[in-house]
Amino acid sequence: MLSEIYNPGKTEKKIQKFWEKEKIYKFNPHSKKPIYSIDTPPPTVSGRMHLGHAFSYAQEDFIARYRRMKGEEVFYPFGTDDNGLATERLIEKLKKVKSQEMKRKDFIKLCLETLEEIKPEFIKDWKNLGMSCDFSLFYSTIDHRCQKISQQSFLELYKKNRVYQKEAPTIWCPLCQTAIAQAELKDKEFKSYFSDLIFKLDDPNFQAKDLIISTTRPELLPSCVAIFVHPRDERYKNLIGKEAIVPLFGQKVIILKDEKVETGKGTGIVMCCTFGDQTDIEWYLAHNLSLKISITKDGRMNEGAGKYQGLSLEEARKEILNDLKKVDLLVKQEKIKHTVNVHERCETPVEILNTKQWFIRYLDLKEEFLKIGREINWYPKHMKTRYENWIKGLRWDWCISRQRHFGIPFPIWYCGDCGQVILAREDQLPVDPLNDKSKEPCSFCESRSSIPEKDVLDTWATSSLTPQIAISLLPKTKIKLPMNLRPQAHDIIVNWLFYTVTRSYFQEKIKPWKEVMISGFVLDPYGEKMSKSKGNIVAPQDVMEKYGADCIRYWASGAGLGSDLRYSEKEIKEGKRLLTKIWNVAKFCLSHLKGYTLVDSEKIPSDFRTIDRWILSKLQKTIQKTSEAFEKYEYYQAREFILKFFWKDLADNYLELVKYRLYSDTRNKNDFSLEAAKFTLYICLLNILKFFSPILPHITEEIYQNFVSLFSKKSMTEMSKSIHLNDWPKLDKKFLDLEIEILGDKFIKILSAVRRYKAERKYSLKKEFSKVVIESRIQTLSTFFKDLEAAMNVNQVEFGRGEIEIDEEMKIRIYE
RNA sequence: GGGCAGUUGGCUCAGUGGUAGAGCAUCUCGUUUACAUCGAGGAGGUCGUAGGUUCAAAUCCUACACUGCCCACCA
Repeated sequence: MLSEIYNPGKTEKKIQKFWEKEKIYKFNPHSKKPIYSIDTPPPTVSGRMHLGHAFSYAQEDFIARYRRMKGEEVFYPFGTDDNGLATERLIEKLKKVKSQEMKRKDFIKLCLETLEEIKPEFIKDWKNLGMSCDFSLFYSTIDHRCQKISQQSFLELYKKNRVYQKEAPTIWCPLCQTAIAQAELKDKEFKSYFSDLIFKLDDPNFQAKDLIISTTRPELLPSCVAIFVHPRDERYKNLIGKEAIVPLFGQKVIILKDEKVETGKGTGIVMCCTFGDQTDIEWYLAHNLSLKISITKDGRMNEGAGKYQGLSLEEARKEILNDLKKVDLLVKQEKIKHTVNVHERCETPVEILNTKQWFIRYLDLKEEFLKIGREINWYPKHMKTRYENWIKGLRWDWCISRQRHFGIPFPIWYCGDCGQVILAREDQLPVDPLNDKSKEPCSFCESRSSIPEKDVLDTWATSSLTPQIAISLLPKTKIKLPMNLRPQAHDIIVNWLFYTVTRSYFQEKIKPWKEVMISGFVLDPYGEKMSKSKGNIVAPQDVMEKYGADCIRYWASGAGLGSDLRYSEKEIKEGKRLLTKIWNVAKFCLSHLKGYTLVDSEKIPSDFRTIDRWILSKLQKTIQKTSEAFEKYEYYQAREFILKFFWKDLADNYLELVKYRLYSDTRNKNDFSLEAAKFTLYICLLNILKFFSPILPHITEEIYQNFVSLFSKKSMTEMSKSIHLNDWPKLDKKFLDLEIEILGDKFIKILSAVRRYKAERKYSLKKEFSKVVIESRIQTLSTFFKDLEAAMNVNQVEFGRGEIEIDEEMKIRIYE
């Protein structure tokens, strides 16, 4: 029997143990059921699960659980992302080491060992949340399997001529000292000065006229290689082709015309430096300008900057402005705020440097990627637009080399004699060229001497292969691309989602998944982003400790698909209230179902009262609407339908109306249709448990186990050992009856009217009335008279003349 | 500057052509053998603004305003 009060803390742990022991969520590769495969996002192992995780993982779990009950074999592996800066820092902190001072191989080994230690604790949060993944299907993005798959894919792309190495302008983070990709950029606002500088013309005839150029980056003056004006700008037309002298540094630069110049910006004259921004690169390439780099890889001025060499960029900026002032070449300074591209991880403004990097060539495939985007079903639909906008705005090939120490190594060497690239052999993967020797001589000059590539792969180059990695977890490739579902949040559409599409395209020219489900973000109660600096972070562990996982899941089900959700303890408490309600309803039902002999599911009691048929029809409607909502990933809608049925129709109305029958003396059970009442209760409770089970997996399991134990094994053929292995409620047309439903709703109106009458007069609901008269042409309402008498303590209900209007066709009159 | 989303009762949000909804908060009443972690009932909105389409608009169209997000610009 169920305890008096539900205790989530104790029960949830017990239930989770039960699931684990019974392997409820184990994927069965031999199943005959259709497979539903999920490309689960691997969380980064950098700390613990945060609220945003709890939010979006709960949402994908609703779907996984619904699909499982719908009769699909759910392939739902779990991985962790431990390849990258976040993990590197974590391990350094935990083990008090410096990765740079270690051999890469040893550091990776230390990572793998440390991760082995801390992983169970990390994953526990996901288990505590009630995730129904098959945790035995597990990967880590730095493990041998992933290294091998990642390197294999690189070799494949190399052979397909899709990767290339090139010395080119690259986005560079001077703090992390590595190249990064366009997708790793972020905006940040800085205070700065917009300074007007004087460039003298190198022409005796124009001696008097100075050029005034506005810039925010005077420290790039040594890199200035040209000056641009708009071809139709009348003010400067005569300057085109002349040369100007860069202040302080003295180099002569030519004045050119280009359509990209905005005449209204600054003075309409712009200097081109290698490189300040994207436009500089374009001009550099289009006008075949020379290259003058004056910045080092660690963000200082180099020898090209003359006396400023060694200064940081900021120091140099200050110094140069000072010196310009001294020689009267600084005309004006305006304080401004402007946004600058920074590295998303460290928020350092990025620079553009000419470096040698590996790229995946894909700018020529924009159309193909857009096409794949159109082949995928997006939930919600408008998220596709973000994907498309990103692709349309892409300007760089994917730079996949990182000058970092920790990561998956490139599986290549360079020939010591001729410099030719030597590829690793498939059978030696995963390989670390820093430790392993090439098994092949140089294919060009047959030299045996080789120099290892030191760079590592961008972490996205591995995590973009999660579908392939997930599939590889099964011994035989039973699952093929496209997988069914990629669930993820909208912030990583431009990297994780997009990159995964590109890899799947390169490999098989198909979409990686049939559908994607995009979740929103978690905000604090005031709609602000949660962040450590604001101190408004809520730890899901604390919430689970206090209220239980079902409550946090309830909260997570409260956001429409794709929309952000504010955290609010009120909603968590609402979840707690729901749990209590479910518990009490179950207690009530079970106490009356004790000793009930389950009839053959085909044999229905013959003594139904109209109210039974009414609630059973409502149930069918709810099955229909709820299933439709879940099919569209609209778990929030589904929850609303379930709540309405459970709380309003069932608990508030039906249970109140059926009580008198259940409590009746068994001697007159024929009068009270006891069989039908119990049958209805049985059906409703079982379906309520099924309805709530995707969202509230723990409490529904606990009640289900008690429910099942009421019945003898023999009558239980249709029931599984867990609520989560049950079939999702199926529409039973024989219980669907629109007329009965309308009739029942009419009756509920009468019931409410009697309740209102009592409330208005401040009577107790129990107060006895001698008679209620109903004026209506609907004769069949009489089938509810007995229910109304019992529920409202009325001695007699009959048809007659009414006085209180209920609707166009009904009036009632009450005799106290 | 471009794109996307949103603007509905005090608060948080459902509702995509047919008489405005829920939860919370508020007010009144009520311990009835599932539940006071409750139940019953009430009050509260001209659905951002302005036009238009329609017999009918919160819902469709156009423009605008405001908020949020993404992207671009960042000389």
